[in-house]
Amino acid sequence: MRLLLVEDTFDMAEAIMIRLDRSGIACDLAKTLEEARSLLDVQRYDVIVLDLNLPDGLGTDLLKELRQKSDRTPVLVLTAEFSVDDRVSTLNSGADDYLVKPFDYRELEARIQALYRREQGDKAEELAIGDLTFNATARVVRLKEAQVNLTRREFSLLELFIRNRGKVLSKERLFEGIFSFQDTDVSMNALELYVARLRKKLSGSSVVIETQRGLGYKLEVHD
Amino acid sequence: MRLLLVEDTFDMAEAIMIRLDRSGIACDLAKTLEEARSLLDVQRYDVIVLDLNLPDGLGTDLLKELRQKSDRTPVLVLTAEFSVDDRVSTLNSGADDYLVKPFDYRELEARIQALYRREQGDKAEELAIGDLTFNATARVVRLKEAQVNLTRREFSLLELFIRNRGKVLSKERLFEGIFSFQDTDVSMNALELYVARLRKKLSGSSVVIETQRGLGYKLEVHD
DNA sequence: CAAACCCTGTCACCAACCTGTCACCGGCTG
DNA sequence: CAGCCGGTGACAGGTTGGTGACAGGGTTTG
Repeated sequence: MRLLLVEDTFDMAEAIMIRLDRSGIACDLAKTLEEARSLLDVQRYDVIVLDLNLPDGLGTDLLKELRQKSDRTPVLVLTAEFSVDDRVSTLNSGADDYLVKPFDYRELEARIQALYRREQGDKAEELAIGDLTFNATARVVRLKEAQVNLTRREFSLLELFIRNRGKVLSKERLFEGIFSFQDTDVSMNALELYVARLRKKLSGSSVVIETQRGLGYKLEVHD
Repeated sequence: MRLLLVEDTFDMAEAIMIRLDRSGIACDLAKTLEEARSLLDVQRYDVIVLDLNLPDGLGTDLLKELRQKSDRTPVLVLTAEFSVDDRVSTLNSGADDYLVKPFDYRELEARIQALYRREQGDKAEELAIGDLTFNATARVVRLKEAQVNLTRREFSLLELFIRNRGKVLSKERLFEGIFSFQDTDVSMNALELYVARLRKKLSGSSVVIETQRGLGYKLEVHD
């Protein structure tokens, strides 16, 4: 795990870093918002631990910038004191969790791990194929950022192709994949039609459904 | 929240269910261990409230079975009398909390809520989603400062959506979340109606419930 | 205790959109 | 070049979801 710690108090930062290092968490330190920004420009982090009070501004400002850029990196906010209002505004800025100083380092680590796990769990569901992003849980397909709206059948079909990318899939196999066995009266032409519709919706993508005459179809990634 | 109550005394069970229902907790009732087992086979619960003395055995037996299967659902044990030995053996069986009859229903509810909160790992009890603030404990929802008045069912529904934001939730899943299984005669249209009502109350928010035809609904945050 | 109010869930009807057939076309293959 | 396989536009149901109106039941208030 790669972590960015934004904290200006040296003792605090050192104590945290030693502890995290011991747990095998690679930890970069930024003492100001400025430093944090330059690090974030060149490096992706799995988790950010952000102190609220920094010499050159508020942690929440950085947080808002990130979310503005739709960077969803999990952020844990550290703060000295915390009124109910602070709490609300911090969470509103897009923080995922917060911890009030002084805190127990074990708790900090536990929460960092929790955020990391959540993040990884979400990501596992995202498949990237060429310039396509496929998320089975959210049932979302994106083509270069833009969302592609697929119907149920189209989605099932694409899912089949993606899970077997590179393999030739027979029409029968595909048919069984998207129609239930009750649909005995549906013609094979329906499948061809769905392939056509999918192709149209995915046109402009590096992902292409190739026809294998007499055999079936195959999903290929071109460049 | 979805709760399983295992209790054979009818009066007691009814009193508890009415109370919990009023707080928006979808509550299933099992009068025997047998019934409880079949319900647990088909349904996940957030909390289980378990009477110790049941016609077909001891509540602790069920509890041990669960823990054996490494099911960590929080369990609150209800019992008529309680020696120190009982207490120890109950907790050893894997109970998370217990309550001695007669008890105050408010206390029961508070403890159930506490177990639920702990389970959800929700130390930050205020959830911020887009321009919405959601407080499960206080049962308050705010849209850009202004309070949104939601009914019991509307609140349960929103809670489900928020705890699974981004994921597609099937109508069945949502239905089970807001109705108890005794409500077999309620039509699926009721759920659609609640979605419509929620949408109306949340109109103008960045949080939107999207329809996934044939699949269910999904909560999305737009900008 | 009645009146007013609100929450619930049903019904009916409408709108949107998904679906699969048909028909016809075009290109491969032998 | 004939035959076949696959591609695709148009269209007609059919399914699914949305929503206004309403009735029943419960709760609050005067």
